[in-house]
Amino acid sequence: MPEAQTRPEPAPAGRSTMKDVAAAAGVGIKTVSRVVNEESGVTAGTAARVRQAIETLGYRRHDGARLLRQGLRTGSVGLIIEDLADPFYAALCRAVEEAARHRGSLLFAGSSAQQPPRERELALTFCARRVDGLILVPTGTDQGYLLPEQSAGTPIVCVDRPATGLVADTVLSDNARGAREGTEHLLRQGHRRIGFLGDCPELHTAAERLRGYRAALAGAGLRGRADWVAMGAPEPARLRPALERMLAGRRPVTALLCGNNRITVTVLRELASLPHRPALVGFDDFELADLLAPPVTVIAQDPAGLGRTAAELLFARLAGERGPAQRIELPARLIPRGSGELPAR
Amino acid sequence: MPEAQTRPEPAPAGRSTMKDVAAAAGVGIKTVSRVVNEESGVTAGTAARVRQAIETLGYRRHDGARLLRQGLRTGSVGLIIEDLADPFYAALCRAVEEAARHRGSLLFAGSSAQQPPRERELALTFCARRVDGLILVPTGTDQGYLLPEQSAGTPIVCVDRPATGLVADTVLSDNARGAREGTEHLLRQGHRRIGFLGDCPELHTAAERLRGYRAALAGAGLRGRADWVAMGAPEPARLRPALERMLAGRRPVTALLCGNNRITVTVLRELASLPHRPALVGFDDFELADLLAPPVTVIAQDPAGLGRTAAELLFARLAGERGPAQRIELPARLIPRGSGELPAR
DNA sequence: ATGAAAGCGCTAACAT
DNA sequence: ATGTTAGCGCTTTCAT
Repeated sequence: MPEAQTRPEPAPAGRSTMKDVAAAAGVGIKTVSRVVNEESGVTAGTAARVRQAIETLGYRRHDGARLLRQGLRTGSVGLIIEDLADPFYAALCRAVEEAARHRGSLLFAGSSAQQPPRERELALTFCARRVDGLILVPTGTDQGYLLPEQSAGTPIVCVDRPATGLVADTVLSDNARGAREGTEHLLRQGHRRIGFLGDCPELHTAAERLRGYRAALAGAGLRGRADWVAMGAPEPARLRPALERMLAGRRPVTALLCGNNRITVTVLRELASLPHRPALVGFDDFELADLLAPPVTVIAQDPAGLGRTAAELLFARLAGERGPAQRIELPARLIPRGSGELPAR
Repeated sequence: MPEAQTRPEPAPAGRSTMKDVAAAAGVGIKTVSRVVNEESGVTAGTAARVRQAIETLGYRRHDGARLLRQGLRTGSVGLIIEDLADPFYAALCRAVEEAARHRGSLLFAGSSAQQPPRERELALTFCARRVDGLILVPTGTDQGYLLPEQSAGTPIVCVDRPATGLVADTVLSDNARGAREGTEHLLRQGHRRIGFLGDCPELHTAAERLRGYRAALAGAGLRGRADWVAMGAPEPARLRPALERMLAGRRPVTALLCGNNRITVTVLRELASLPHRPALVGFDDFELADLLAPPVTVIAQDPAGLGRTAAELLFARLAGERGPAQRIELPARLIPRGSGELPAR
């Protein structure tokens, strides 16, 4: 009569251990271990008694202790991105989670918030918890602090940006090529004066995109002008005057390449009030880009692809892969939607 | 001369332990422990020798072992949301992370993907890792499986939706009130035929929002019509005909309340091609809502507030709070932007 | 100031 | 089929 007691004995506060279960079932601790881990060599009757005791006590195996004893993997990976709330990194994070789940791994996740000390603290704390591996969007200018962890056997994969002072598997978008194709697209529409609004040039992605922009201009035999380029933090206070400068004067730019999402959005807000809008291509896709007027042409990265690939590299290392550090670049592809197809008046 | 050797002895593969450090430094293991944990009672000279050995061996304390021995907290919390990549939940996640960080806790994060077995597996796995507490967006219809964990002392906080079969602290948006205010806003613009497109009525949030919508109509002395309401999965294939039905006929709706973000977006895509657009209020804010034409009026939730509040409740329990389970409802506020202020023609 | 021994909860390696 | 012992890496307790 399993339903006899309306409420199963309110389990005592605190966690019970295998010892408690063993005592309650009148068996040795190893028998409990066998039942819990579904090993063979336990009579049906004994197993039933043990299971009953487990139920009554609300026992749950302590995986921390188990892993310590087994000494191998902890079944967890650490992921450090800039910001868990950013849609781009959130998509990357989700892909890593999915890959980890398929390998039976849990995910420690953290945001570096673009602060190198936070990245470092998170990474080292994860290592102290003995994560099986680390996936990292490097923020600081030096990841050398991870060298000891790496030589101790913790595989590290960098994603979105390469590390400095550390040789590790790395997964990037092909930023230069993407920016180049975006710029070439504008050139094909007849634009000759194209501005580039980018993030801080210290960021690898920003520098690469600038490089791609310049390569496209050079490829078309054009010499860009210094005041068509504005690099720096994506603050409205900085972007507004930069934009005004590009659009003012006798020879304003007729098209813009925006170096990332935040810049694109800020620029769109500024542009909303203007009578004649320049053509615009944004780096990074974003939701509802197709619903704006005009719909926004973008160079789309594949955040989920970045995350998935990074996780695949990591688990390959955990599976014993020994080759030299890999560097994989994922294509960024142009999605024409309208804003990038506006002609040069 | 600390910079003498160009490269510090390449640390041996595998992790070294306190025992290794003790042997290398020629001291007892307890002395190493003292140095690592910055306890007093170690001569400067001894400490220096130990630190040297730590450096050379690339030693890092194993927090798993430490926590096992200490037996108290593991300094980690588990968070289970529907989808780490969803901007709403991503913002919630980030807020939880921030709160955890301030208390020295790490974050295990996972997506239930709206699959009850996944929610359950994640939750129980987190508990097996002995997270100090659990924050959960319930997906299944029964969270009773968590009762043993709860009585074993693991505090559980539900967020966004209440649990079933489990009494726990809960943080929600005031969905009914939000939907009511959104509807009343449309009524004030003169609308009398207002449609509601909601998610599956099994979802607590969807049901509450429907309730708020009906309350507003009733409050205005109106009897809504059954075919002005369409509840179900937010698939375009389902929404399109539902929308067509509401907008067709002799007495079409002149305004729409959309039950969540995905529905709003899908509806906006459908509406884009229409000559006469109904007024629209969406539940949930989203980026760029202000840049659409017309800008979209929404009832905005506070995902970060939900996450922060949930974390606060959790840490209060961990700090010893003993009172009955709390239920906190956070206001959802109307943000008029244009689409909800279109008059009833 | 320093260290030896016991034990956290569990499993591996042997008993019986 | 079942139990006993040792030990994972660390901290706690108690000697020295």
